[in-house]
Amino acid sequence: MNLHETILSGLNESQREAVTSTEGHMLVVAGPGTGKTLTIASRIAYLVNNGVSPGRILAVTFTNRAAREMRERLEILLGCNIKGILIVTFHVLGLRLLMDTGTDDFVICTRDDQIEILKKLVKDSGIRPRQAAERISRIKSFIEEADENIDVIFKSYQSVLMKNSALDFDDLILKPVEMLGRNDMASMYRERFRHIMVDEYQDINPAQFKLIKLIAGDKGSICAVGDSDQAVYAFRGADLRNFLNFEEDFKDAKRVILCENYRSNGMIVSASNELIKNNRDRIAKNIRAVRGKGRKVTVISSPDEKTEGEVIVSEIEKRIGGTSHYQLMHSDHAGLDSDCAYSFSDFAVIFRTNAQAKAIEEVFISSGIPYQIVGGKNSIQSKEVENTLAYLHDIISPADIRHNDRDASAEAALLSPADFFDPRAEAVSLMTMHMAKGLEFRVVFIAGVEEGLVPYTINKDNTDIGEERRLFYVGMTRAKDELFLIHARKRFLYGQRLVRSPSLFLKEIPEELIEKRIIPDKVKKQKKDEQIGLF
DNA sequence: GTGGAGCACTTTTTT
DNA sequence: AGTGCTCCAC
Repeated sequence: MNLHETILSGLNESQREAVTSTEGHMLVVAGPGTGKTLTIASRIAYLVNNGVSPGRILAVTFTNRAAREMRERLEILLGCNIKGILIVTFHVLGLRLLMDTGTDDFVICTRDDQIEILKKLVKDSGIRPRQAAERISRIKSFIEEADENIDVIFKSYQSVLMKNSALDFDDLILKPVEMLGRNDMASMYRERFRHIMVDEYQDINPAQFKLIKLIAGDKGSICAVGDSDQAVYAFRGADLRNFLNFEEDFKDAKRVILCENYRSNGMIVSASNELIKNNRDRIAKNIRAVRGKGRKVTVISSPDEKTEGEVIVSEIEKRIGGTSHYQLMHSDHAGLDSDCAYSFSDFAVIFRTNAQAKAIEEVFISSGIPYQIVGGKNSIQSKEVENTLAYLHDIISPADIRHNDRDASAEAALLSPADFFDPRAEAVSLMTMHMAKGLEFRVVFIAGVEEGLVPYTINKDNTDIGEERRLFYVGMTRAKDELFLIHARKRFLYGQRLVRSPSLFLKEIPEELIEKRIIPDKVKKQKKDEQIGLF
């Protein structure tokens, strides 16, 4: 089998079409679990195999993790022969563009640095540093224009950056856009990249859209890959319309829809399909499960958030063959997938807000089950990650870094807590729905599937229900074998004990795909004794 | 510069 | 509830 055949042999028909249509623009609509990374990697390998110079290929992702995964996949296909192909995040791309053109005398201002600067500048404006940072980010990403309130802060913020020759994250996109807007510069890059692949295209903001357009010029062909049903970053300026309007923005674009889901069992695929059907603003597609039907989705009604955690722990212990006291209470092992032994890394607990992690974390600690929290600010573990990040970020700032090290060190500033997540670590993963995007687990528990949390409406005047539904959809579609949707009837949140009703999203999942389980309220100690006394 | 009272806030956050 | 801020007294 030659390389050409090797590249195409493992692909289904639509994946193959996405890989081999290399002329002109293309929109690849890739549903969850449909082999998106494999398809992009294969497309790059196919291009190289057909004589395209590696230096003419650019693949842009949002996370370092996605870029790394793509590089790993490509290495499998092309061997170590992938040098010269640029597979980077948007921000690293911006950084490289700036350095390539001689702008290399700057430091990167991280989110924390930004807040520190702004703390001093917002003093009597009534705007909080975080809000100011957000607004400045929106202005730099062309999402909104500065009004009088923010303009003063914006200007002084810019002069602080200037004084320190610092660029913030948004500048890494904005500066290249400005630079490429100047004709002399643009032509060089329009000539350079002829094949541009953009991952998670539904999540790009207006500035990133402009950057891509400028780099492509009129000679480069763009392959946009993404899923309108997984757009969950509107609050950060991501504009789903870029995805929906792709074929208008880039004329004669081809469209390929990947809808064969290799990840999840049939029940999970059907349940998530039925949920997301209720959204408008999407490219409708019929995701089909390649795998068998599997078990129904389990919906559990739990008395409170503590029991919610205990249910999760006991389900994990059933599958792991645990040794704690929970084991004694549950003798029901029937119907579990015993063919293949589970490890802790097969499980994930997903929730809407970081505030929910605490209750679950406490149950995990007392049960002794190893866990890792991905992202989040307040856990013990993420403190360590933060320290490591701070350390990495710190090495960048002494000015005596040798020139060759500069690239690598400036890129270290672009690492995020999510890049430290190790999916193979022997631990159950706890994270928000946002952090779960792009990951998969054999068994997924979604905690707090309640009105108020899913969709999130607490302390918020206008909720984008469509976006919240997509977020829940992202959560559901992380599951390969089993999915548990858990809601608590009472929950302690923000210092209040609240009565909660199940999420309305649960009603959008047909009954026949669901197995319901209700855990009754705990019987009061005294009452229990009375009952025992009867025998 | 620090410690405590008082107050406001509490969604998500790829870089 | 818990954090993180400001402000003021020392």
